[in-house]
Amino acid sequence: MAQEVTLKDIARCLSLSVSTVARALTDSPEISEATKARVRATASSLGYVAHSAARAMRRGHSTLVGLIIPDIENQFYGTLAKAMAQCCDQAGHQLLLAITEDDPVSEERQVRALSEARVAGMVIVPSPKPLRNTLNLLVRGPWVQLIRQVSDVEAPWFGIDDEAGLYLATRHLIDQGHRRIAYMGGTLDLSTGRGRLKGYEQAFAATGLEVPRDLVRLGRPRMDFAADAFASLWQQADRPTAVVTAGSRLCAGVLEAIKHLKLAVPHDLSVVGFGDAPWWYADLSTIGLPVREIAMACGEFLLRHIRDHRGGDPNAPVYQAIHRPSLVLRASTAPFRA
Amino acid sequence: MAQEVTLKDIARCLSLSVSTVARALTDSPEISEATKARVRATASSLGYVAHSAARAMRRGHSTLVGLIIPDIENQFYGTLAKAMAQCCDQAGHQLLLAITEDDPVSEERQVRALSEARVAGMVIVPSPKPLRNTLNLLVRGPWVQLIRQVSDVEAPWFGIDDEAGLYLATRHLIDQGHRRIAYMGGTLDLSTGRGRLKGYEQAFAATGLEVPRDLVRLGRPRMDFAADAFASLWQQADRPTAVVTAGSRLCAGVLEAIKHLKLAVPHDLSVVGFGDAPWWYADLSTIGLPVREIAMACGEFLLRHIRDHRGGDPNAPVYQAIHRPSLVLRASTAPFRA
DNA sequence: TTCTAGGACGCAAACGTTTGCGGTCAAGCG
DNA sequence: CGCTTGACCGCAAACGTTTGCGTCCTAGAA
Repeated sequence: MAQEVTLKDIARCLSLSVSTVARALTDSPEISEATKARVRATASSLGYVAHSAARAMRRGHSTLVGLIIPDIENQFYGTLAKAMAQCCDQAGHQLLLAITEDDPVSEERQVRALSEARVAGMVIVPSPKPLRNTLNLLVRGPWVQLIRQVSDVEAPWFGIDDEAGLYLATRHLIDQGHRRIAYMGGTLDLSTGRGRLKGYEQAFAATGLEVPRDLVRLGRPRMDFAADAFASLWQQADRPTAVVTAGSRLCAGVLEAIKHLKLAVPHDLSVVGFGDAPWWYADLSTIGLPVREIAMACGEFLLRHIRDHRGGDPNAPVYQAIHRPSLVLRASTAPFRA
Repeated sequence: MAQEVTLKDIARCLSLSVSTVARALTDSPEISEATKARVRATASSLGYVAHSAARAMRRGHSTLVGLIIPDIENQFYGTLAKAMAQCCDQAGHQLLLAITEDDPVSEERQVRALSEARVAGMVIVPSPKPLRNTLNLLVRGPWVQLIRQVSDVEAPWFGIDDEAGLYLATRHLIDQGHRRIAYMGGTLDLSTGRGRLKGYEQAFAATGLEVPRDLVRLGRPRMDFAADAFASLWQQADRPTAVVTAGSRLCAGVLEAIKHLKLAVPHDLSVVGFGDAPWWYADLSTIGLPVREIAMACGEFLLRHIRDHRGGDPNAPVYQAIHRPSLVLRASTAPFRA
């Protein structure tokens, strides 16, 4: 903790001016190579470490980038964060991580903190109902919505074609002869919840079938909800012969219930999981999500946006990138047997 | 992006001085309540957002905290990060996340970046061989080592009793009658690797048995290594009857190989896993780690340290907190049958 | 009335950089 | 020799806050 070394110290040490030292360290062309070398040498020998806050203040923009997500224990968001971190590192930015737990109040607090840090841009997976002020803070700088989309707001969005994903899964089961297909999904306050349910419904519509409304369960995307919901579903007289899940936690919950009920998959029940969590062990067929790709695309977009038009051109068309999920077939689905 | 609102703007708007406005917003006692109210009102109506970089520069310390970990996709580190994020949020700090991928060069770059940001403190899960300069940068401020420990360096450490963990697991298998117990572990360049192997060895020593050296496999902690290593182990004439794993990725690799070889657990082989990844589905007995507790303790320690003695009292005893793992028995171990 | 106390606020410096502008000096040209 | 030119470098302002100190004014005490 030996008092901070600043440009002034280097300057004094070499009988140079602060500005010369500054220019030397930023490799400005109007400084001779000889001087640059001397400056660099004493800088490192004195243990100089640049003060990015001071630089940011003077330059008017920082090199920080904010990432706001509901959770980081979740493998899904872990992958997102990793991709973002790599993007940032590669471009000389730093990642400021904020966890909201899907709480709008916490979300507002986090976004405010990032705003105060004058991040160069933000990537956010918005909570169900962001506060008005949260949006006001977001629009102060470049920002991108990831995965989820808040309605009535114009901002770039990088997401997944949720509808297509669940259409694929449901349609596959229908084609295998299943009719009693349960749906375990999130509530409709999230754009993802709405899209996924629609995909499930579309699969029935496209084949001229009725949606089995009594098999649809919507709730908070947590394991315990899904486990309970599935268990109660299994109590019904007219049981499902298959189940599609619309979230990784929900999928985990369903598997938990299945294990508890000692059901054999796919003998007693066909299951389609969601996402690429380590389901490989369970040989689960899932809706595969290009998580890493989407996050990379998102990160690169934001960083390019930050670099290029720092001015920002309003009323340019709002960018939307929608990535397609895929159906990864393993061993948890089988044709319907009466 | 309507030009930044600063204290000056608020001051001009109210015909006050900048310092009064500043004091009003920081709730200084020498400002009348009436003025404070007026200031707060116009501040929010103008959309004022404090500039934490400027504040940090003036105050001499920022509110940022750095977290440096090898990976964030890994559930283990995800849990760590979440706990740290919660600690920070609660204490009014922001989390700057850096991923090293266990590459010392990247690590140095990240630590440098955090130093330049003048973080108030850092928590780091060090790579196997940190560069000299990395350590020089770390000691500039309060820092804590998490999980892993770099040798020959005096700094607080929050970790797990790795030796006890593997002792527990191995001893359990020995007590069940197993003798041919394989060990799948990480290389010895990590303190964790060394400790865990020692625990395995101690279990044999404590029972007067020889360590089955031909069943010990050390390598990079990756799934593919463990899968290959276990497969080759199974080729041996004198096969193991049980296996303990010393890392979650290694455990996953072993499970992968087991699945591929179509072995029945615990009928053909007893297995003890590592950590609390979603092994619940495989009913795996594991060495349970108090990950969240340890991270919370670490975060709270660092933040308290930052708050309290910002001066820093050298030659105080170096704090070490060592948390005990536990043996979580599920259904993957069985007594030895000849 | 005068003096003091203290409440409420303004002035200006400082934090560490960056950068526009100006200055010095030597070389090259006419 | 005088001039221009370009290479190299210094001065000082500015970024937005915080804070020690000084100032003003009003109320209460002597």
